[in-house]
Amino acid sequence: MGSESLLGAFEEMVLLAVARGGGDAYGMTVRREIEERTGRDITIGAVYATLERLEKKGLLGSTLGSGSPERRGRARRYFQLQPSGAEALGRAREMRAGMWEGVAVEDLIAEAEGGR
Amino acid sequence: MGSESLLGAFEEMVLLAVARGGGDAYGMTVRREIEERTGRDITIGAVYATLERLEKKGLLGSTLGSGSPERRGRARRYFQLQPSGAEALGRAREMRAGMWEGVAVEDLIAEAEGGR
DNA sequence: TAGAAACTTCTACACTGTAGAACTCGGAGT
DNA sequence: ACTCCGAGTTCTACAGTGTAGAAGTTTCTA
Repeated sequence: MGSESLLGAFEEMVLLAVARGGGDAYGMTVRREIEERTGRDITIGAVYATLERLEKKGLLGSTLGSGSPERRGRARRYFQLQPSGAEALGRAREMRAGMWEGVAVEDLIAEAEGGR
Repeated sequence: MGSESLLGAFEEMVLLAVARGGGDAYGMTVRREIEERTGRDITIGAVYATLERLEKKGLLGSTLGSGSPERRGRARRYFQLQPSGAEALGRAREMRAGMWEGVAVEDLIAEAEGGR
C-alpha cells in the first residue's frame, strides 16, 4: 500500500559515495569518501555489508577488477550506480526536503532550550 | 570510537514532525504530518515505537495531557524536542549536506543510464 | 451498560547498522 | 620454492531501527 521501501541513512551515504566514484568506486574508496565528508569513522565491514544489500536490491551493480592488475593484492570489486539507485536517491532527497521545509536548526535549539 | 550514533531515516522524520508541533505534537499528529509531507502512508505503531526510542535516548521528552480533557478518548501524550534532539537533527543535516555536495540527481540518472 | 471515538501500548519479526576476525590473492625478498 | 606483506574482500554475529496489526484504555453518548 505504501510507496517503495525507504533508503536507510547509511545506505544513502554509500549510494552517494558510489555515485561520486563514477564507476571507479570500490569498498575502500567508499569508506574513505564517507569518512572524509562526514567526519565519522566507519568500519569496512559496515561498508561491504551495505554494498552487498544495495546490490541485492538492484540499486547497485558490480564488476570485478581487471584480470591482470598492475598492483598487488586481491582484485578490486567496482560498484556502479544503477538507474533505480539514482531514482531512490532522488526520492529520499525529496521526502526529506518536504520534512525540513521551513525548519531552521537554530530555532529548534532555541525552542528546545527555552521553556518554549 | 566514532562520533555519536547516527539518526535513522525515520527517526529524523519523527523528530522533525515533533519539532514542528512546538510542544503540541502527539502520536496521531506526528503520523499525519509525515504522511502529508512525504506522501507515504505509515502505520501508527511505527510512529509510537520510534517516539519511545527517541525518548529513551533523551532526544525527546513527553508529558501526559491535562487531567480533565474536554474531549473524549484516552489522554494524549505530548512530545517535546529536547536540546540534544535539536543538535542531533543539526548534525544529521550537516553530514548529509557533505555527502550531497555538488551532486545533482539528474546527472546521476544520466550517468546510470548511459554507459557512464 | 453498551458502543463508539480517540488514543496509546504490546507483540513479533524483517531489515539495517556495526564491529572485528578471517580469508584471498599476488608481488617481493631470500 | 617458501614465507611475509600489503591491499582488498568476505564471514559471522549481534544490536538497533522499521513495520504491521491486534489489543487495551479512557471518556462521552445514548
